[in-house]
Amino acid sequence: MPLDLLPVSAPATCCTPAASPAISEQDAVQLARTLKALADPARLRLLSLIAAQDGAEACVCDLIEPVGLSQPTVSHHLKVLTDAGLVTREKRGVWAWFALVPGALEQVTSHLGAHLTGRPA
Amino acid sequence: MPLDLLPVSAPATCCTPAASPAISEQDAVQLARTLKALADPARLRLLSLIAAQDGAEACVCDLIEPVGLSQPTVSHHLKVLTDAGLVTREKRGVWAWFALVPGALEQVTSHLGAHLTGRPA
DNA sequence: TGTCAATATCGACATCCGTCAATCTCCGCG
DNA sequence: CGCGGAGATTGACGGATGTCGATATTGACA
Repeated sequence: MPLDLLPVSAPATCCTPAASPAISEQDAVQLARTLKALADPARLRLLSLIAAQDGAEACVCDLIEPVGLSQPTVSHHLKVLTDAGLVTREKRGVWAWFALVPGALEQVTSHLGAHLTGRPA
Repeated sequence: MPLDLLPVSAPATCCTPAASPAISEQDAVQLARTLKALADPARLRLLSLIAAQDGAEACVCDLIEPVGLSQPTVSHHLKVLTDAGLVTREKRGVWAWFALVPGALEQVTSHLGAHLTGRPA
């Protein structure tokens, strides 16, 4: 049945111009790059394992067994996280220690909130 | 005979047990699934465009031109976002309106912070 | 009813991604 | 010096992903 008691409201309501500026193409690419580094179960667990260690740092030998992946795979994931600026790598003698970058995660979430939050008011 | 019993293991500070429990495998998979939906420039822009509209909702015709992708591709990305629970889809006449799911993004960031923050103290 | 416009779905394709085995590099130690 | 171990790099492979053109579907309207 012809509903919409509203006169002609429907046709005009589509394609309204944006009320506020959206995220830029560049910012979207950069933010997506960081999110891609986070968007993997193995890497989330690695970050969580590092965060769970005392001082928020851990050596690779602490991580291989808990995640249940081969050593090269763990090394690969840690490289991805390092390149994304989420962790730092420091060689101490024979061992490589990885530590969370303070504030890195907060920066991601703040960018997300800044661009993707529905109108707060 | 093997000899791990040697007390010399002390100087080797490597391989200390975790100080607190890490994220579970299941939670990691679920969180990664949502992050994967976010980890794409086109989808970030779509979310941002929707958020920028009045009422945090927009119809597809508002989104195709700004993102500069084909209509099927935009439709595909919107489906990914919908399946991830980040936006909702509502058909109004000929048009499909997509709206941000309130609190969905906050839930993601809160889970991130809960598991991946270095010891706050 | 038939046509048109807005979206969704399908099929195909190129690329990217996660994973492992094998190998290489580097460092400490005898 | 040479050995052994920690970890990074390489090569390969199967599966997932982003993109588009073509097509199907659905509602509005004459």
